[in-house]
Amino acid sequence: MLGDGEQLGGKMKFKRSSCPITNVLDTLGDKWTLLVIRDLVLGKRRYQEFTSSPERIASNILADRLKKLETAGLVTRRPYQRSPARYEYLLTEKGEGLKPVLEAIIVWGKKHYPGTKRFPRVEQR
Amino acid sequence: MLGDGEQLGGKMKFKRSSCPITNVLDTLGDKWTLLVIRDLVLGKRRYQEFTSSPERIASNILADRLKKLETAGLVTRRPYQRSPARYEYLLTEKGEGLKPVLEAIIVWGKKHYPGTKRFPRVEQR
DNA sequence: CTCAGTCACTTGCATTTCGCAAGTTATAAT
DNA sequence: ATTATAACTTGCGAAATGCAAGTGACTGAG
Repeated sequence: MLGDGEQLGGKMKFKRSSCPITNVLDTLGDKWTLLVIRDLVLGKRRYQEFTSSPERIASNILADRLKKLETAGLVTRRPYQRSPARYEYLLTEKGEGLKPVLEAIIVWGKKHYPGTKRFPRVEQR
Repeated sequence: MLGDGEQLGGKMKFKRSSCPITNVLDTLGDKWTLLVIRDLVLGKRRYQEFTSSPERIASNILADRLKKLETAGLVTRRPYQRSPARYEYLLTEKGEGLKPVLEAIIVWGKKHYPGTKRFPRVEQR
């Protein structure tokens, strides 16, 4: 018999367990990551767009989360100008796939936190 | 004009912003809380049922999360025997309302973490 | 009666992560 | 030359996490 996260080759496939929820939490389970994704869904792309959201994410946390999201394949970083080099961030298809999760959270959140309101899309440049 | 989370009385209504996602993350945004809820949805009720899940939550973290979930109104604690007093935990309706969120996470998780599998309900006592 | 066992926690402490402020680098604008 | 802007990075104190061990109130076996 094989235990959780184990397989024939002997290498662990999962960090904590083979539960899909657990594996999602291993990448999205904190107070900031999903907010960055929310901002991306709303159309934000650049550093100060993220840092100017009302939750006031610190720049080091933002840099860290964007890096991890890129590594996880949820976000791509691409230059939008040279000299000085400037980058913007976009959701991949995998990242876009989280929209139903955000929707479900918004539905529950609006019901149980009266006064909360879905944020509007940002106008594009 | 009033800023985010501010209102006429002068008392802040929200910790970080009026975004429903943000407020949900303020209670559920970490690596363990949603796993406890998953276990509750699967029918687990007692301490060692939670601690014996494959992710091996530490007992202090579990105690802390159950307390916070109770405070947040997602979980109720009730005695199932006296002498010695023993308690079990159940989801409230508010807590049950998170099922669609878990469903959406499972759908996305199973798609992007190959090999993960929804856990089965536990047999009841 | 004594002693091991069960259950629901609590405590101590080392490690990791977070959050705030400030600093850095490259370049354009004045 | 000086100031401004954008995208980060660095330092460091504070808070959260994880592990091991301990506690209290019993129950049941011998």
